[in-house]
Amino acid sequence: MQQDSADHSFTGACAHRMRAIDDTLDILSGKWKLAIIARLCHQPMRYSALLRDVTGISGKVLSRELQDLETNGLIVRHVATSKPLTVTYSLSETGRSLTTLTDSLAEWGLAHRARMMQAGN
Amino acid sequence: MQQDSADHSFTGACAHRMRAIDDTLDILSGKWKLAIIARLCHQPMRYSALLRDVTGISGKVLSRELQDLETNGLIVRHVATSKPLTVTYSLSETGRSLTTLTDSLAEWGLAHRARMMQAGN
DNA sequence: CTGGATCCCCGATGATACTG
DNA sequence: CAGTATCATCGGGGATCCAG
Repeated sequence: MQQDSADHSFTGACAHRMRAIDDTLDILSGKWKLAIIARLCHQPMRYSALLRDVTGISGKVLSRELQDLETNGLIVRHVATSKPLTVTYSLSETGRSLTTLTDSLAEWGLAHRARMMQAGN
Repeated sequence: MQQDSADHSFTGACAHRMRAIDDTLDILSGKWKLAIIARLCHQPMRYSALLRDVTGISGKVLSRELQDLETNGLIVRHVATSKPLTVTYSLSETGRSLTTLTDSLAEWGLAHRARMMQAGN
């Protein structure tokens, strides 16, 4: 990794870090993935429960997002073939490892709101 | 906070937490915001540098994202009225407080890649 | 160099209806 | 209940050109 041309570009470990961040953002792309995961942090939830609690999401999009998350191994889909058909989603081990992230998210959201308050808005 | 109707919905502190997360996700919406912030964590950068380093972003979108971030007070725009006009972006205090988040992102990306490796893919 | 304005297109999203 | 299929719509995002 020579310094090649210009002022500041990311090289070596730093570029690696950026790639890692991009990877993560790619997997968690869209506005819903983390919102869904945050809900599942606390307890497994059914499709309809998610539809209720993830504010603003539509059924189709929820389906897609859940499929994406399952494909990436972040959540597990449990199907109970009872009469009215019950599907429950829960975090996989991998998904659970995102708790750090959702914690950061929640923490920052709170802090940010506090900042906005005292800023006079 | 009574338990109101059904099985599991989020109430009280938990709902608050969810709202905080949603707020954060809203401010950081889009695939680029966090990628940009991650770059600026290390040093202030110029428009052209960001255009080079944020892989895949186009000029127009970069402009928009930077404006959004500035509006939300996450970054600061420095204009040097030299002859060829130089604009530098850096994190504000608020923006710097997102470092925790980008750290989590990077960390998780690395860990996730490691998991994928050992999973056999 | 920065970045706004314009044109254009594809893919994401919502509503509705239908299946298992 | 848990989705899927279809259709119409909308806006994000790329390319290019131009202005400060």
